[in-house]
Amino acid sequence: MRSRPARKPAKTYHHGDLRDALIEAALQEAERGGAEAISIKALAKKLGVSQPAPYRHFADREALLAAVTAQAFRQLSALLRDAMAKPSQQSKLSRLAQATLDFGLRRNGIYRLMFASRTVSCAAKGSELHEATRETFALVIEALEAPAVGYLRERQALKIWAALHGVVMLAEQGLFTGEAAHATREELVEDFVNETKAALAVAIKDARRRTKAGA
Amino acid sequence: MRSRPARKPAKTYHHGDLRDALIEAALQEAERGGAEAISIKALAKKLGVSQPAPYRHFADREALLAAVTAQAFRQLSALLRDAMAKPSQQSKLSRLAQATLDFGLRRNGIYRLMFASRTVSCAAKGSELHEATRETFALVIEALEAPAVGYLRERQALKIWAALHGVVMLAEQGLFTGEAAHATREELVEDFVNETKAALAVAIKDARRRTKAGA
DNA sequence: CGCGAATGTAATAGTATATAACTTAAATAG
DNA sequence: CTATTTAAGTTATATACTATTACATTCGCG
Repeated sequence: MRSRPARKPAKTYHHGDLRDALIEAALQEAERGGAEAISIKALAKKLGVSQPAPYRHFADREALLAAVTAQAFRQLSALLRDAMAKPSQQSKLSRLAQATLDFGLRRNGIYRLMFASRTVSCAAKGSELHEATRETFALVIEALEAPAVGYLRERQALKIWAALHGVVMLAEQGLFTGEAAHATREELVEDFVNETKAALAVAIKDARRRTKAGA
Repeated sequence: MRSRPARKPAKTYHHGDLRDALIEAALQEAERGGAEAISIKALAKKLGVSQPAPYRHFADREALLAAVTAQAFRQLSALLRDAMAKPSQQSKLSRLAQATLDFGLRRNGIYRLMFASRTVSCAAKGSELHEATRETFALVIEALEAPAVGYLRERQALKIWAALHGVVMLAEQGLFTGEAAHATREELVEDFVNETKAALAVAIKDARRRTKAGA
């Protein structure tokens, strides 16, 4: 994280913070148009540097996409943390779920960058991107507000996470406009939330009983 | 649908069936690499025609992608129909679900072409692609083996369809390798299938009761 | 101050989409 | 069965993007 002067100093040879500026600008482009809308050339022009300049900071387009995607995951994490933190009558899980849906629809270009490209699956294990995705998923687990009992909690987290993405995907495809329009996206998400809570309660009670019997 | 002679007639000026050949070849390319792997130029070369030749059949790349995606949906529909038709101890819904998962992972490039691009959401209402997607979704409804009661059936179809896509997406992202690996994708899908069946049974019974009470 | 590393530029090669103007072959009307 | 139209293909070309190479400038540190 280099620091860029708040006011651009007229015209310097060095940009000052090209790397971060590229990521930020790329996020803006991705907002509408997804990954395809990100063009190194266009970004360079927008930021007032020559076309090859970005290659000083990113080996190739893929590397830039990875950095942008990681940043997007951190933004989503921050959003979800906020949603979970704010006082509400809703459960944490419900707030996380609705916030995810909201993010997926409002910032769909970025959402697709995050979940619909192969960038994430290509991320190496210790990479910035990999860590960012793990952190987001950790928030899902946290939202369950359940104790760790074997892998039950992770399993339920996976299920609700999967379901959420499916809803966003289908909503974006326009499957909610037609004979299916009578179910709103928010309702469906709430259904999944409630099923998750129920399944979790049962599973944990069950596991506890088994533990006691074994002991 | 033009008919192409089974054996290519040596070397003709006209290809004979370039349109269909392009779609087929594009599907092969998409198999690994998704939509990005589809290059008009490369396809033309592969099929032995000049680069601009494809533009006689498709206005632009987007139009080709739409046609390819529609074809992919028809292939998926055929696959799901087969899965549902073959005798098995599993329920139709379970077979459809597992077949979808299998398709999504095995042919992930094509799957991403279908569900992770904006091609579908840009498809006009009466278009070939729009119809192809509707047909596939109709199979999901059929797999529920439930009577039409209001929009309950469509709602459950949406839910299981969304959940399935979520599982494919997360599996492809590598979220099943880690602390979450203890839940297999197939197990999760089966969970969703069972929840759908249960919810459907309850909802329909409930609706029937209400109808009787009202009559 | 001076020197090396970091960062930017100019020039250029390679590949992709797309269009325009022209050519060939097939279909159809007279 | 030719004449003309049209579908389908060609060459040439404009434009845009990725990426590399060789060179220029500035920053920071000893």
